[in-house]
Amino acid sequence: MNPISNLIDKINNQQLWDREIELERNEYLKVKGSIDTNIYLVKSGSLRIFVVDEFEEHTIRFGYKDNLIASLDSFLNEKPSDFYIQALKKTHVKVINKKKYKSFIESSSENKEIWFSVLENFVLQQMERERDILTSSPIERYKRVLERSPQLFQEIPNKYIASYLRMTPETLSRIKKS
Amino acid sequence: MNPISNLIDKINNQQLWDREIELERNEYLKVKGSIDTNIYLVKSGSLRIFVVDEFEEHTIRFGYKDNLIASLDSFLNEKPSDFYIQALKKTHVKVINKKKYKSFIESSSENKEIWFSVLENFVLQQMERERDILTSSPIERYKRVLERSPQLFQEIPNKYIASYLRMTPETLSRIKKS
DNA sequence: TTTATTTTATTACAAATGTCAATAGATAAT
DNA sequence: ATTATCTATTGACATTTGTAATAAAATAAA
Repeated sequence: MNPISNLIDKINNQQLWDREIELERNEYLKVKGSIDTNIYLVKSGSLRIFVVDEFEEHTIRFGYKDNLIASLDSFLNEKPSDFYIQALKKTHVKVINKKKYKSFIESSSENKEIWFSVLENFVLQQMERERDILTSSPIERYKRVLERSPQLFQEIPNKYIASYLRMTPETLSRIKKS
Repeated sequence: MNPISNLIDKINNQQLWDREIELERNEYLKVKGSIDTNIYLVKSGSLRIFVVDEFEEHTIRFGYKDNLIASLDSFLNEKPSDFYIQALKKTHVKVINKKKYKSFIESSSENKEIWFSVLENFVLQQMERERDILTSSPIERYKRVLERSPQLFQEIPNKYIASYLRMTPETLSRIKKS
């Protein structure tokens, strides 16, 4: 069993979620400049995390059913971050705040270990992501991500996938045709 | 004091480094397909970590004096990884293997905390790195990295910096002129 | 120090992706 | 169900970055 599902199960069992938030399509859960030290569990719908550089958006990550998402930099260092988190359709998330989360983590060495595994997992994911983005050819970038995350192409509109893949929607459209 | 220097100091004080390795210019410390669960401390010289995609190299990270470097994916999951680590000039590194490192980490909760901070630190660095690479304009990519790591441009030949910045040496050359 | 070799910088050219605009299609709202 | 809005596709064109060849510079060797 992977550490993330494990973590979610334990938080569920101990009923540690604070509350549920309902987001309308396009609504923001977090915007640039804010501090957000919550962790969210997506119950339904989908979200994306993105940053803006000089009027251009770069999608960093998506979240859908049963995924944990957070503004991880803000969560870790408790400072404002540049990330936006936006719902792509009507979305429900559950919330746990950092204080509660930390006390959960510190309540047992097993929990500590789980959180450690989750972080390690994230590091490995980020290393893969780095390679995805570095790949020069748009076709190869597409193939890499399609192979690892095929479900993504069913859940998420192409324009956001294009942004995630570091290309324009036009280029993605042309790749899919060929 | 940052967690990485802290970690290095403690390993120094406890004299846990196994041995020193001397590398000639262009020599490899690790190649694709190998398992390497060591952590290295650079004593002198410089190295780069890179991957190869279809005959193209992508530089992921540099190491120079007093930096820790590792094939982190291989270190974490103890599997072979695609990374190469190569000396860019005559280089000396000290080595600690994972087993010894783990027992060091587990010998006190303070050490555990330090390692945790180092990992968190790495996550934050990787998130910055992701933004660096995503930035569309080569000029902006250059500026971002120049601002955060000016010393890099003194230590490392341009062709590797170009690779790190996801552009050709020609493009980097054009940017520096303007 | 001089020569040879390797590395880096520059230039002209080609190729690829982005931009813009128009159309078709899909999804959401009324 | 109908309308309105948002998304995907396609084509023409411009821009930018990469490629390849050459020149210059730096480094290593003699």
